[in-house]
Amino acid sequence: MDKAFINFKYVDAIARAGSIRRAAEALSITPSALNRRLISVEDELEVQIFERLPRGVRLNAAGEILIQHIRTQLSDFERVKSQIADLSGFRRGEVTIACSQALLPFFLPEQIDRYRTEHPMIQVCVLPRDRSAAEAALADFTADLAIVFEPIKISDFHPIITVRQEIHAVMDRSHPLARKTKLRLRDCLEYPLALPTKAYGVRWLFDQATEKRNQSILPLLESDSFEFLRMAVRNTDLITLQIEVGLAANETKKSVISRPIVELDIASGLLHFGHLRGRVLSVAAAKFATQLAQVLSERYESV
Amino acid sequence: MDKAFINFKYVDAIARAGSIRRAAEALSITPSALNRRLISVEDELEVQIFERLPRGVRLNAAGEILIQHIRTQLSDFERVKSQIADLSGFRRGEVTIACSQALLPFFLPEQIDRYRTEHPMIQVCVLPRDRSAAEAALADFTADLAIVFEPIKISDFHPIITVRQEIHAVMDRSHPLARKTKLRLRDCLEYPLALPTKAYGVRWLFDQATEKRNQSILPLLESDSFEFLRMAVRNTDLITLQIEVGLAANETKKSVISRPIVELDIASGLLHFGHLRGRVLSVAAAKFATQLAQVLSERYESV
DNA sequence: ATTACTGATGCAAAAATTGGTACACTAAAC
DNA sequence: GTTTAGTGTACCAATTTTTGCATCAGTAAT
Repeated sequence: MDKAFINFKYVDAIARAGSIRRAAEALSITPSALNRRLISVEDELEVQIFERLPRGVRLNAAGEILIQHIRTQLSDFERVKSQIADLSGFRRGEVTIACSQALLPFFLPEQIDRYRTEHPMIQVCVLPRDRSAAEAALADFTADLAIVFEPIKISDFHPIITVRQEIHAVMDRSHPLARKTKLRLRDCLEYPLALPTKAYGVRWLFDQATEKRNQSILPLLESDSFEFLRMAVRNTDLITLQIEVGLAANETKKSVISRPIVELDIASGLLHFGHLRGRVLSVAAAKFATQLAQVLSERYESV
Repeated sequence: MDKAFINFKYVDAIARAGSIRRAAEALSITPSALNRRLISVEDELEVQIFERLPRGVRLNAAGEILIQHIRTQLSDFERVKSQIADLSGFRRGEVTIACSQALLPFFLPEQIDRYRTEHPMIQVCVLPRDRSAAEAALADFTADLAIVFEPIKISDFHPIITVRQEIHAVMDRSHPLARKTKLRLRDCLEYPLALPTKAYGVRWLFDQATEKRNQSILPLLESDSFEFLRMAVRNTDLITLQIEVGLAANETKKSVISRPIVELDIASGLLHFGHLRGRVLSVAAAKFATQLAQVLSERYESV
């Protein structure tokens, strides 16, 4: 185990756990030891970092400043290690990316596989996060990069590239609508719908489109899991929606297919790829970012 | 003693000393202990930081990257401590300033005194440095701020303010030239001169002025110490040169007085005040910088 | 050849850290 | 009210880590 910054890592763990005892468990040490580490840090700074509550601890103002520094710091050190490993010849490091569910089945596995063939020593970590959680992961340095669809607030988010995403209807290959190459929204509304919950961007665009027509459509099936929705439409007349990046590249042999919906009926959304503003990426993360940005710009219309 | 970053501080000390034994002495520990600390750091990074030479150690490529990070790091931590102390009510911290000798007798003592009445807890450190050494002190984070007269290379130097400095002749109050209020260069050349060595900006401007007239003037007395030169002219007909900022504000009761030389005869020089480019100053240093910049802009013509 | 300096290593003593336990305290559950 | 479950913290012995000392091996200048 890494001994550098051990105290800072402990403080970070306490801040994340919200309790010394829980943090101690996560770190596999006794609460008393961790407590003394914290007190020794506070003594050195001559300032309290956490306020002690009956149910745990919480960062105070000084702690907020410190934790921000600690996380910047730890991330910077990763970058330095990455740089050093880089000039030692063999590339090492790790990249963590927070992204919408839509990227999980096809896009990211393909890209990571391609990336790993060039940089086999690099460890890639994928965190599925909804729109707000992805930004939170960037903010607390849990993730280096994020790909989010239709984010709510985009403060502190530095976009590398933003691409437009058409909405597609996803259905069984034997579905009546499968014969058409392009669908109208009204075609879809004649069939039962299986949609993501309102937390997701696709659903939000769908609700906007139906509101505009003064139709309030309730889906027959709702789920947080895109994978479940994709599986649910098999062998039924259900229809679900998905953005381009979440579709398989080659559908000829799949049991589930997709058809684009004309843009007049339902607006296309924006997929944002970027990192925390002001953050300096490690060599590993920067290379991965470059690859993703290139692929996205090749495949989709960038704005 | 501060235990955080202890290993990084040790590495920094070794880098500065160029030898483990000498660094160990400076740190008041045994060379063996320090050596093992270094080895443990290198083991964690899985990279050598120093190349071992028969006469000591020297940073290798990886070490250069690391030492830069370490120094940024230590300086950042100072800034954070300063911020934390700031919101705790009582201000604490330290400011280190590298400056030309001319600032030592009057300007800096006055400014520091004023600064300390407002911020009594802040420790101020003054390092007299010639033009190149001042920039080196900024670069290796030894100093937060620098005031240099006519610097050679100004790369990585971020100027806060630059002011013009007239050259003055400094002499005993009974000197024949003391009757005049403004001097010509040829007046001065009729008397023996006591000048700084060629490393200093005033001397450089003087040499340029005399070269332009195809006169090569050799000073009777040369010294590295501005204070010595000022003392040397007392009760003699010697004349020395000094820039405005190095003169006493009120000369009426002094035994040594100064008279400006007309600008046509000897060009005025530039006094640069600034910090390392890209560096984020601590609260303490930033406040001091603001004060100095204000005073300089009030007293002298800024460019 | 000699001298003076360098970094590295083995070993015992010293110092720091840890785990276990008990205690005081508070919010929630009963 | 009382109980309960959870919290942070202090004390002490055991353990781990770090240190100082003496020594070795190597190199550059004398």
